[in-house]
Amino acid sequence: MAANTVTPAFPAPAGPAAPPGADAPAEAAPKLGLPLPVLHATVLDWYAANARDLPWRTPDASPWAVMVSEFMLQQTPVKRVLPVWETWMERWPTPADLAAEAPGEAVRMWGRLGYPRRALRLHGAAVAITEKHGGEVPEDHATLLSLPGVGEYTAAAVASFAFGQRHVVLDTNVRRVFARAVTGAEYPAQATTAAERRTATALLPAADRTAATWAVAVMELGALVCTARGPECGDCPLFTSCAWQRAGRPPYEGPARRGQTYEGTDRQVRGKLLAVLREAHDEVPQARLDAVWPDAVQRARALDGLVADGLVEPVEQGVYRLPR
DNA sequence: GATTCGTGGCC
DNA sequence: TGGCCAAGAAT
Repeated sequence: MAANTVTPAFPAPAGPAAPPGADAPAEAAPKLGLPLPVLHATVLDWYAANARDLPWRTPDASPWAVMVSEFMLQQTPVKRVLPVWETWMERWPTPADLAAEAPGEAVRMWGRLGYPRRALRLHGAAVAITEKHGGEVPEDHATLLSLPGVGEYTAAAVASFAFGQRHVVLDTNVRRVFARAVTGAEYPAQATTAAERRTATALLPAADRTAATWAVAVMELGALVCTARGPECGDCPLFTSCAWQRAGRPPYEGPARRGQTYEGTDRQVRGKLLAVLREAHDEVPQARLDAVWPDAVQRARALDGLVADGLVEPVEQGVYRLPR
């Protein structure tokens, strides 16, 4: 694991030196048996030593750069996001730059990241930021939430990581870390529960900047150590206090977690159709789309869906292109 | 609350 | 090999 060479955007105050009670109530974290300041220092120290050197975490990363990364990282691994993010930031360094382009260009440059509606929504967010917010990414959580493609998680993440605010940031990594360390379960429930929000709220450091770094630190712990499969518990700073570890790492017992089938689905057909549109730099005749999938009924349904979503634009009878 | 929505890599 | 998973949002 590479040592972190990034200066944290919002460095935490020296954790171990923080006087008890200055940071948060001195009560022990539920089921962790650690005073909150100790828990915070433990995770923050681990983060300082182990965080990945990601470009959207550098001190000079703009709020827009953070927002673009958060859109791309929705359901998509960091490794695949990195090169596309670099391309986007070079081409569209500000929201206004993206807003000035056709939405289809965003879809094209999205490449094979998947879930291309995110590209359309990010373009929509850029337009809204440009037209309604003076070209600056809003700092306010509620205003962020009003942007297309920005939900509970992304609003909290941008407010926290780009602006150093204190928010509960609950993503799949954080949920898994808390499920294990606090609740003693291998995996969290399928949907976020009120209990999870209470736990996350109770553990959040009191100071804004510390809370912001805590959020990214817990996420990083989930991404690098407390992983879904094959967690590296021997490398975990919470090894001795983790409720799941102390319980003997009992296997998941809840309802079967829904698998994501893909072969033969409309999603696969949509993907194939859109790939043709992306690679063509102009209009595409029907015949080229027909070639990607044998079932005409499913093909037509997929294409209709893409048009309905605004990802594809009919030009004339039997001719399509990315939206302008 | 359950579904839909891409793509690729890994154990 | 193939099921499972990856910084979710919208409906």
